[in-house]
Amino acid sequence: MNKRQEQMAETRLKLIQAARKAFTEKGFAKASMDDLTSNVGLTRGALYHNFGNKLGLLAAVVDQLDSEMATKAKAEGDQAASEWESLLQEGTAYIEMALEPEIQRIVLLDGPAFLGDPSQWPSQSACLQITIEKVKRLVNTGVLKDVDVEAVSRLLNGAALNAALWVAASDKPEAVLPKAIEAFNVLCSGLVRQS
Amino acid sequence: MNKRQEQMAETRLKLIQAARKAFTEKGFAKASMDDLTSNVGLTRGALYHNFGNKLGLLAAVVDQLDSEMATKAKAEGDQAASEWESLLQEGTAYIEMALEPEIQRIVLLDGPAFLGDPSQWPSQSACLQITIEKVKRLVNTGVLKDVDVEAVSRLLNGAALNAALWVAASDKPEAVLPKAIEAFNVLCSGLVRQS
DNA sequence: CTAACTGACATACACAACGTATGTCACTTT
DNA sequence: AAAGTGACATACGTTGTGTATGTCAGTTAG
Repeated sequence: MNKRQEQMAETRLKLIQAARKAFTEKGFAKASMDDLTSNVGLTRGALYHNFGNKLGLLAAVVDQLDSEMATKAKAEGDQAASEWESLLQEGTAYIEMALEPEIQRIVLLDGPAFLGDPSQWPSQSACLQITIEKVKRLVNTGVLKDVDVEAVSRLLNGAALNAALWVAASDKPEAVLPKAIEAFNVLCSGLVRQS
Repeated sequence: MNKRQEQMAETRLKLIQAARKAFTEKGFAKASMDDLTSNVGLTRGALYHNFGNKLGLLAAVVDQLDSEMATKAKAEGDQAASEWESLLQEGTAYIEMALEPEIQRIVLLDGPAFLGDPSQWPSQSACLQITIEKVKRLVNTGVLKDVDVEAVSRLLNGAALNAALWVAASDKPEAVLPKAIEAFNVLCSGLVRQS
């Protein structure tokens, strides 16, 4: 690794960190690139050189957050006793993660609005991929009905997302969260074969 | 009705119409107020006088679209044979409506991003209210399990929304749409009592 | 080892868009 | 009919993005 290359890698990290903070606090639209960059001792020159434009920076941030979510969801799911409970566990993890302001503001609200459908993102929405894999295995092993894998996965992800938005906006999130998780589990029960 | 009042009502309608078009085509962030207003022979003066600011106009547009959606969903639901089928029908209608670029861009993407959680909107998200009423009745009559009404309603709406985003972004929407609807129905089946 | 070069980033500038302060004229009110 | 109100236009200041140009550290060639 060159001296210049590692310098650049550090610059990218600093910018992404600053962007996560700024986008979370002000939202993508109102976050100023001048402020954001000067907070880490840089200027917009560095930003445009590394990410092309403001949207490029958002894409990089979303990519990082998305992969963080995917690994965490997978980790939580792997702790479950059965494959079926693993699916429920992943959904629960997704709902809980979506409570974090960073995830909610950047990945769930600004991401789709400014970058378009998540499945078109460069990261391909790692979260969705995880769910798809899980559902596919459950269908193949006969646990779930013979439904369209991608369709079901997307609906589940969408349901979890909306649940999280609800919980986060509510007066007392800790009281509402269990209701959301239970409702999610009930919906999932519709998927099991010969229920 | 005064001459001035009806003139103003017409102005508001013209601006909302122009905004629906501009927001759909360019997205809220990139839509120019100057262009938008001059397209209907006005200036930003009229806009700021009637709606306060750019977000105010978005709120008015969202409100209009949301109530249009709610009445349509209700109408479709009322044609179903049973209350249970009515719920499925409403969900289907919601998915299908969300395929329209206007709904998708303004209500589903830009709305939440710039105005926040839909349940906090002045319109209170009429669509969600419709679903809540329907679910409540089904729970009371014992058709559905004894789940939290609001939680389930929100998850269903969220699932339908995500389904629509998927269908709209796909290569051949007409092939994907039935899959989405079927998956939605399967999920709903998890709600019925003693399934 | 040094001179030329590349590229990461800063600086300076052009342009677009929002919001506000002020102006104007039709319409209402008394 | 004169005074007043308010719907909308016009003009201006500010902010923010994107781009073109500049600069210097670090790499590479002779």
